[in-house]
Amino acid sequence: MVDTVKIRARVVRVTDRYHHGDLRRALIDAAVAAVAETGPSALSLRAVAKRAGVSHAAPAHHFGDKAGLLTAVAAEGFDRLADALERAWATTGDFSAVGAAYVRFAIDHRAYFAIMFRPELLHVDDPDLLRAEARSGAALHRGSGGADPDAGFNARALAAWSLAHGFAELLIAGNFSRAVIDDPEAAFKAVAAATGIGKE
Amino acid sequence: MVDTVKIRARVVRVTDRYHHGDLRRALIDAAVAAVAETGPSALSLRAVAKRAGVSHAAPAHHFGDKAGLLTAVAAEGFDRLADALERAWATTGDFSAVGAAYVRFAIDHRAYFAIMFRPELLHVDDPDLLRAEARSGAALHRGSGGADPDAGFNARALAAWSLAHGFAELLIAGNFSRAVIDDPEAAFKAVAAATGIGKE
DNA sequence: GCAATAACTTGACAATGTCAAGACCGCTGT
DNA sequence: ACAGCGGTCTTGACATTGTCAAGTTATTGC
Repeated sequence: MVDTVKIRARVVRVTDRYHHGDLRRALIDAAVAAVAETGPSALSLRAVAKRAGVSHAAPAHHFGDKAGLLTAVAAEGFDRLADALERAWATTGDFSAVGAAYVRFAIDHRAYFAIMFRPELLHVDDPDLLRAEARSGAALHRGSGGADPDAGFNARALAAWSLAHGFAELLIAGNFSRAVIDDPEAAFKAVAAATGIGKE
Repeated sequence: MVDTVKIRARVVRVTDRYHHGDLRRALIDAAVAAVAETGPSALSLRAVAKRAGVSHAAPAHHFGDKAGLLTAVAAEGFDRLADALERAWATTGDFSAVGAAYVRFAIDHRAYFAIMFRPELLHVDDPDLLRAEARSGAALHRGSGGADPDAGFNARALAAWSLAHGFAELLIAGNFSRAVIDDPEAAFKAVAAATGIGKE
């Protein structure tokens, strides 16, 4: 795991094409594409391998096991989510926009989102995953207008996160009506407005 | 093993029903127990069958396929959730109590909750599932203090549902701190209070 | 009582995750 | 220049899984 990263660094530095080139990258992309098409539960390492044009055991070699591959996907997802949230906060300074960005991320990156909050599929103590999770959490917390995160817990930040996350999950799971599906960001802003979050 | 089955069958003949008695019930219970122990993704029909003391193909015979069994579990889960929400609303008339009941359900019935909102594992058009979902939705909506559910969408009801669901999901997925885990219902009520939901 | 039928079992098959052993390839030291 | 080394990937195998077709057994309707 740790040495994989090292190796990758060396390979990329020296040449752009080793045996495959950057198989790690290709496998992650293939996994994301496969999850997007068939859902996370139907994901097969062998299908991922075929998609990337390598042998059936190549993914396990790179990532240890299936959970290892999914962990890499989830970590990348949290990094992308953190990017999106930071961007939303920087440009608007408004919580409902940050929450809407959260919802948009879930829609635009369904495959990542379908993996990220499923601990039974992941190696939850993976350092890279933890780092990326922390980035996301910090970005969201910043956008929620809450303070003192360590004093037990911060009700406002938790409310913001719960609201955005619940909305996104329910939307993705197909529990919302047509009107919401057609313009999810507007719907979320209306929902956020129905609460006092981010107002004062 | 064969003897066990035979004995079981004979016992059941004495009591009430057919070969096994109520194998459907036993299989659902076995599935719930297995999911509670190993998570939904590691669930195996054969393990469920072994747990219930029947042959490996019995579950598929009863439920069609794996998704059929999980659909039955999910439907039962939605019915239980509806019961809990109705009870909370009847006794308190307060949204935050209904939301807290939602959260408590997720904790006390992890296995059900882990299945219920995962459409890729279910037969989403199953009539019994749809009926039970509708019951839950109605109960929650009633407890959210919202009105006219069909006028596009109801922001307040969506906010209530999103908040409770997001809180529950994040809690189960292990994203919350010690303080929240130790008293989830109190934490949720604090979170609900941080929003204006259910207030006026 | 006796077929008919529903409830299960048995046996098989393809697909899957994982592991051990090997083949391939570029790099390093001499 | 080149032999060996180490990392990348392949091959082959195995146990486990979901599902299906065919068989077996018990109950019910008549």
